[in-house]
Amino acid sequence: MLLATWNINSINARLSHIQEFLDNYEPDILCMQETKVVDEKFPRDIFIDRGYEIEIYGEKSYNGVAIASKHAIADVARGFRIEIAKGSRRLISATIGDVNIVNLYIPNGQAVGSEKYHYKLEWLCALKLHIEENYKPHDKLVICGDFNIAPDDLDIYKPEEWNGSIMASPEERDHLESIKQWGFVDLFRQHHKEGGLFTWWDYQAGAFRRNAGFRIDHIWATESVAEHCSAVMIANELRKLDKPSDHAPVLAEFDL
DNA sequence: ATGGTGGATGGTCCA
Repeated sequence: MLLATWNINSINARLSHIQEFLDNYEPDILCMQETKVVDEKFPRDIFIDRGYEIEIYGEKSYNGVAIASKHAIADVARGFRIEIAKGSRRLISATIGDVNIVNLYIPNGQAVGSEKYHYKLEWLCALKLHIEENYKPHDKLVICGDFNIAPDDLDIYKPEEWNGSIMASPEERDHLESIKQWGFVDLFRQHHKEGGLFTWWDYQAGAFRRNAGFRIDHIWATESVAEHCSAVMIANELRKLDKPSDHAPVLAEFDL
């Protein structure tokens, strides 16, 4: 089973890239973030035409998440069970086969100390509660998406410059680590020990060309799923296309 | 160098 996560930065701006990705990789499951469209206007056809089911949770202009799957999607839930303030559409969960999937778009947080940063920390607390209340560490569970956090200095370009700034600040890293401690394995890190491997590069200042990136898109799994993960990769070539998303897809292969 | 890029939008906001 091949699972992918990709912040596409607007589904309508990325239709051709998504089709190219689906045709080249044929993932069983694709979790998308930043779809940026209301559900009634979501372009379902590119998925339906390729044999995917598609479940969506979107809003106008901002945020929005979706799960496409070649296998039946069950138990779809949108948002937190108890929605926190300013309930933007950043979480959709479902069961596919016997695996629970949670697709996340964690808030960016703008700058350390800002109002949006505090919202990011609140959101991470709500996410931890949501996981504790709905799952057990021995469940087959995958959480994936744009976490907007680089867990370690290995995950950022020029750590001496970026350590402590947004996406790499101690407080948000601690919040994410406490979620990991509940019972997750970072599947990419399980298979790749080296730094300099990123999933997001700023559009500005030739960041991709200089590999000035962050590893902020993740696929985490509980042990019972992680032990079946045989490979994880970042599909960098999608970032090289004309008018790309600023994120590259991350893929995990499972012998499930 | 106080910018630079990109998406949605139709003013700015967000990343």
